[in-house]
Amino acid sequence: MMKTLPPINKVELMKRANTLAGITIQQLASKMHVDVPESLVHAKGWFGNLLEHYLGAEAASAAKPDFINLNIELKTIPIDENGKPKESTYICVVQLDPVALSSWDNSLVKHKLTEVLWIPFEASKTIPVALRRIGTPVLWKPDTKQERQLKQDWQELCDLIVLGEIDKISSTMGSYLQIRPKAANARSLTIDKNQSSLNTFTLPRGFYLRPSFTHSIVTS
DNA sequence: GCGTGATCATAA
DNA sequence: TTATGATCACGC
Repeated sequence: MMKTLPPINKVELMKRANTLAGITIQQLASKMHVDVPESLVHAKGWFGNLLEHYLGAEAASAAKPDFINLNIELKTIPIDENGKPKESTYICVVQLDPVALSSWDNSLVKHKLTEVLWIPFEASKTIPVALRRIGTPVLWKPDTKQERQLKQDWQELCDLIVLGEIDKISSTMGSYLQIRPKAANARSLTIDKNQSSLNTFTLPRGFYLRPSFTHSIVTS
């Protein structure tokens, strides 16, 4: 696939992002000289990766913001026929380590959400993938109220984990953030360092943003 | 397995 | 219809 150099600054990034507004996934794929998959069943992250290449994201699979120098994270957001996000948004892995969960200010979630470039796109099943249109990009930073709630959700969830009570966490907890499985399959295991006994394994999980929250971001 | 990119599929 | 729990792909 074609590669693009990283954007030098925020203006350059937004200039590139704005070239996407209104074009179809097919048009973007053609620019990048790649084929559009018929279905996303076996290509779930395909569109996100395509955008990373087009916009010049650097971090790849590292645990860093996509645009390292700008401290900006890139997120695609699938929009349904009613204009609402179709899916929750994955943020990052839940580190099952009391040290990593000791403070919001040092948390992966806070760092990932420092500043996010949202790229909305049509995701209705009735539209062939290639014909789905890309929307207007939204550059977002959490405002004071949003960060307060994110922190509260994070704290509530992490308190339970650090107490060794991860099994009490339900995906219904948290108003903006939630914790759900994030694994190859339901048999995946990772060590939970919050447990008093050594080598206690549990299902790997991730932090996600609820669609109701991302809806308020993308429509504002 | 871990962390990235996410969406799928079905129970409720 | 919606959200939870499960899953797909990739580099390392």
